[in-house]
Amino acid sequence: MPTFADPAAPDTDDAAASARRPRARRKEARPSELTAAALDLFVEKGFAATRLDDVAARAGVSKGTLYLYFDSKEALFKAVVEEGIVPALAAAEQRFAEYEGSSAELLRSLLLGWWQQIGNTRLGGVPKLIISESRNFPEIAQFYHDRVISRGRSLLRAALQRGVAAGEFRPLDIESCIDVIIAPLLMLTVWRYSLCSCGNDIEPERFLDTQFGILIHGLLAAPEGAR
Amino acid sequence: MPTFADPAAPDTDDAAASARRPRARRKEARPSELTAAALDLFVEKGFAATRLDDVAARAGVSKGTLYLYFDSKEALFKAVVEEGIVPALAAAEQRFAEYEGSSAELLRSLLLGWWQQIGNTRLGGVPKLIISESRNFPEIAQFYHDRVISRGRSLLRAALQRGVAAGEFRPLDIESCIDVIIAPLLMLTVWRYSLCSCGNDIEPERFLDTQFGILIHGLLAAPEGAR
Amino acid sequence: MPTFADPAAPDTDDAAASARRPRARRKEARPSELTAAALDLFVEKGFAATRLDDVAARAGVSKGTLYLYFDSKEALFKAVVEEGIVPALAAAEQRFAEYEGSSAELLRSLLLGWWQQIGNTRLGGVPKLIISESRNFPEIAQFYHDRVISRGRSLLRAALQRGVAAGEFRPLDIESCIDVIIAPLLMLTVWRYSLCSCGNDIEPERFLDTQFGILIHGLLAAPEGAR
Amino acid sequence: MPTFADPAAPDTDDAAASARRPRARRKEARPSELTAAALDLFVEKGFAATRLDDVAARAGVSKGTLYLYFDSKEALFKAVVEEGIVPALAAAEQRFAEYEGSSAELLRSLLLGWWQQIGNTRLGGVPKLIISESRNFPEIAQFYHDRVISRGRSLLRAALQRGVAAGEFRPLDIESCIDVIIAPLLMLTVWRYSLCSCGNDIEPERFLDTQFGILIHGLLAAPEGAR
DNA sequence: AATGAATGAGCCTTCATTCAT
DNA sequence: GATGAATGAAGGCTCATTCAT
Repeated sequence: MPTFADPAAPDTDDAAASARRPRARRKEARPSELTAAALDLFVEKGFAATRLDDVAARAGVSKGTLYLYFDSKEALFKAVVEEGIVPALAAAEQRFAEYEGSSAELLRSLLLGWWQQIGNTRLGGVPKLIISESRNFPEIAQFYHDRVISRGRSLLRAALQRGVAAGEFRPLDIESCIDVIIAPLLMLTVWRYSLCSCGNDIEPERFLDTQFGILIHGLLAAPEGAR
Repeated sequence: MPTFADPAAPDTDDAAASARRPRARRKEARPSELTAAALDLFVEKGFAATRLDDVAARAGVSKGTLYLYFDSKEALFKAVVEEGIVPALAAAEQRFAEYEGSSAELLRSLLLGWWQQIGNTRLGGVPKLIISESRNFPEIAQFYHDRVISRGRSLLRAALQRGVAAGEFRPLDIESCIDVIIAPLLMLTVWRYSLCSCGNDIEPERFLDTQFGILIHGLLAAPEGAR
Repeated sequence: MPTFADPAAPDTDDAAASARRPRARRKEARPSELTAAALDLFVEKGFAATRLDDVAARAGVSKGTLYLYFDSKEALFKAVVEEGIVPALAAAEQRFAEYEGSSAELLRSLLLGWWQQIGNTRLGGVPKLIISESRNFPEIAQFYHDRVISRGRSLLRAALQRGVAAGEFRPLDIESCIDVIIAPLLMLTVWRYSLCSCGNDIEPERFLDTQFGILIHGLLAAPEGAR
Repeated sequence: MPTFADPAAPDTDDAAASARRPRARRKEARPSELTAAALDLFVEKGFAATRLDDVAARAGVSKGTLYLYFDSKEALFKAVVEEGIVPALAAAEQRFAEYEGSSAELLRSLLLGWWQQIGNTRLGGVPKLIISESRNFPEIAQFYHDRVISRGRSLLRAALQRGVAAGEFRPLDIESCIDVIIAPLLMLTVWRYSLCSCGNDIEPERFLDTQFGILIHGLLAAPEGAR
């Protein structure tokens, strides 16, 4: 629950603790201060164009300090991904487990929830980052695939199967449906972190609504089924 | 048909000519030889991680030769985008103008055509490239937006309006629909050029079929309209 | 007297300090070690033909270290000029302010002093350097003009006005006189740092003596005043 | 007589000839067209900063053509010096040989003549060029010393000896006097081709007049003759 | 633990020089 | 003779990484 909330929010409790024991707190908080700074810069500039000097400067430490916590730039990258995404995904899984209601509403909830909890957050830049850099860092790509994508797909798979089993959705090629559902979310983040500045801004909520409308129209076990 | 064909096809006629006048032919063919080599490497490694030595080596020339044709690495990048994508898009526009048939079929044709002519080609890496690098090259992002994205969206807009006007599609929020249609295509290329190697390969044709099925289900002017 | 002394003299105190805290001392001494090395090489080879590798090697550091202290080769060049010449000029101004005696002796003192304190030092190469490179570095030329030439001319102007006011010198076109006085000094350095190796060595002291004699008395065979 | 005149003047006769036999004339004129272009650029930008592409372009030929006439950039530099200066000096010697009148007037004539025939011409940039580059091209410096400087000094030596022998000048350290006379001329060209653009423009004629006045009369307030 | 000066490999870019046409 | 495409060595500059303090 706690870590999943808005990742951009200041760590209020720790901050209070640090006022009392500034040194001690620092020690523990350092790694995540560093990955937070690195996340911002990686997302903003990409991996290659991000200088460790800048990461250190943003975190308020010296460049050498980075190497006390991370063996290399790549290790820092990996930590950014690991720390940023996994907790958020875990929280999403929990929300799913507790959900009760129609599968259509479940899907909508998952989509909008993802947008509010991840996509519309600093973390939203991570998928774009992974996409951009996966070729050069296969290990990280593999990690992301295993730990994030697979679990995310499982979530959607379960939701779709739930709907089909209940007769709410028509029989579906579930794996492909997953792709179709993921695609717009992916597009939203990609858009946000690459081309959105060239005019033609997307309105995320409206986009997701339309997407959901079309999706449900297509998934539902319609009385007659066209075509 | 001619200019649109597979960009990867060897330049057969010129090759014959070059046997006779190697130096002269080179002169004309060089730029596209260089952009072809650059496309491969940019797509494979990203802009920053691509060394001009490697581009030159792949094109079979020395590094200095690159600078006879392109002022800088960035200029080369821009040329890759311009040369690779714009002609393909123009050809797609022509195909649309000549199309006769149902709007549903038109949409399917455009989607599959895009996959066969661009997405499933070496050019498929370009969108991913743009996405990855647009932050660092706003000028190129702008260029791509103006020359490719805007025109591509216009194409889809026309197709959707055609369907709505004919009563074939239900009334739609057309702009959002465009996004929804583009998203899976984008996802396909992004997937292909980033994470596909981590297992969980996508089968493009099957994916597009499902996508189209859901899409049409959702777009059609259903006799009663569910939900 | 102190700051003005021979710029080539080793930094004796700091050297002792460095034995104790080698790293710490370096930090402060580096910039002038680097400009000293750069001065030698710029004077010897000219700006363009001087490689930063060589500057670094002569200063006993790596090439990258140069960039910790100077943003570019040009910035290094500018620092060489600023650090080398300006302090020497300031000291000369002080000497003038404290001078008492005939204006003829004042002039001789300024001329010989310049030779001993600048011209006959490693700094003597700087004017030649400026001359050689001013076309390609207008900014540096401007800087040198404002900070060195203008102030030097003011010094001479004051000395000449002093002599004319006292009736010691005849009425003069003072600005042109300044040029005439400066010219031989300029020539000495230019000669020293360009053609002197081709035989026909100049003997600076003798040259300056003759120069001064002619300056004060003219060439003519005397009392009656020709023309 | 002809070659000595204004070197900047168009070669009128040859131009006429070339109208008739363009090809034949070209062949002979090429080398000097190339050195003329090179002179301009060397003087303007210095040796290192002058690109052979630009020299070729200014001469209206291709870069490869340069190598038909000159073995290397340095050879071109040498040819520029050789062709530009030697004829001008020879002409000056002739003027001296024919001179009749007072030695003071002779000196004035030589000084002003030099200014009008060389200093104030495109050739005026050559001394500055030699000064700037002599360190890197000792061979050229030697050449210039032997062919230009030595002969120029001989000219002045003869003029001064003439004046002393006639009792017109007081007994002089003639070699140093030569330096003193040359210095302002050198300064004029150096000034023109380096720092003049920073304000503080020199007026050459006025400068030379003052220089000559001081040279002949000295600075002192006259009749009684100090020292 | 933290610092930041120092390193050096690596890359983009330039340009004198060559050579097939 | 003339061309200009091609070359490749060289240099300025960057930045991840190290290590003495």
